[in-house]
Amino acid sequence: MEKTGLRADARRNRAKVLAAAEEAFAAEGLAVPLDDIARLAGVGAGTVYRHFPSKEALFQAVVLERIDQFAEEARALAAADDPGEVFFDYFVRVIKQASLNRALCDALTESTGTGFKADAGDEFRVAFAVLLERAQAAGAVRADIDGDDLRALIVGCLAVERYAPGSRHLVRVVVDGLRTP
Amino acid sequence: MEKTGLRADARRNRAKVLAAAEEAFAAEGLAVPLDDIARLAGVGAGTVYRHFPSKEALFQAVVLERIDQFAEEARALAAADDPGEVFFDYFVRVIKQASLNRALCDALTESTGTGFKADAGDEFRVAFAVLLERAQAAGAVRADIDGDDLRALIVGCLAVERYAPGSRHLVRVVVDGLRTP
DNA sequence: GACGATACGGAGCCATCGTTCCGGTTGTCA
DNA sequence: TGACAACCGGAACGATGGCTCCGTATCGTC
Repeated sequence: MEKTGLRADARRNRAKVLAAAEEAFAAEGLAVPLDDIARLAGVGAGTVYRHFPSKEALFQAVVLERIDQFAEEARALAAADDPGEVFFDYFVRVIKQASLNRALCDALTESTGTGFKADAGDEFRVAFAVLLERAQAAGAVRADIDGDDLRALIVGCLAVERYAPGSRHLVRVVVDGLRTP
Repeated sequence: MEKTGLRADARRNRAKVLAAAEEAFAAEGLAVPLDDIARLAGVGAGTVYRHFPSKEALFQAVVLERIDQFAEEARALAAADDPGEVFFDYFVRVIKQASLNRALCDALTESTGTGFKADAGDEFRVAFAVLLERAQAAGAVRADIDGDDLRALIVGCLAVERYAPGSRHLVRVVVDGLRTP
């Protein structure tokens, strides 16, 4: 995370860029102009490019960490009691968090692999799949669903949330649909 | 639809533009460059703008007709037997059709009103709401859902379909979630 | 045919945005 | 403190795409 071997001002600027990018991407998603991020960070566009080869790379730097947090959380729950409840709680929490953060939203939605699938996003998928399988084994979740399906359903829920913000009961429709019939 | 009082060549070009726009929007959605539509129609960009004040207006001209068809279909089913089955069949059909047509997809998804909400899109929403209410009255669909919720769920299903094309059983998750618990 | 109105095409304008370049500045180390 | 390398800001470039403008072509009518 903290790049060493940089000059002091460079290290400071890098941190400012990351903070600004986190805020701007969270608010407006990948669509935010890079110049806005630079202005928010109080640096020039050139400085951003000195630290990150492209806007996409900056985006990933900001977002991968967050997605890894999700994966970590999922791993921590992998041995918990009541796999059904754990699974649904986690599912709802991920959607809630992501719907508050356009960056996460865009990262999860982006299908045409920017590398999330092969990269750390993979850890998330695997960890989530474990929760799913445990919930299925416990008979709480229907069996005709796999990890990829789950990801697609998350994307769908995010679209719902974006279209009709704050309608909590719509996610419940999906959750109920996931229960064993 | 057919503008009268136009010169013969103008009428012909207008039709060519509409046909090209229908094809291009269906394939690539609102994102297709207007120049592509003009080229596909075999006319210049200026000609497109002589007939439609903006790209957005052309898009609506293409799409509203299609959405009206949906509304018409819904009205025709409003008195059918077995409201539950009718409702779910219709729901699935709309999603299937729209997922094959990026123009419909974008039109339904677009929340920041381009006028669809107030315009003919309203007829669709009303007609669909009638089917929903009948299905609810028959006890086939959960009661804590209204027409707007339904629209949001359609948007969600379209996102799922876009992310994981062809996974029919995911729509079934939503359908099952809509059934009376 | 000839002539005026109508319509056409596509070059060009303007705005946006990712990215690069370079003259000037600043940190670091002797 | 001096000097060099590292770094900075922001102007400029190139690509994209919506939209306009105007010289030219075509249509409809007499």
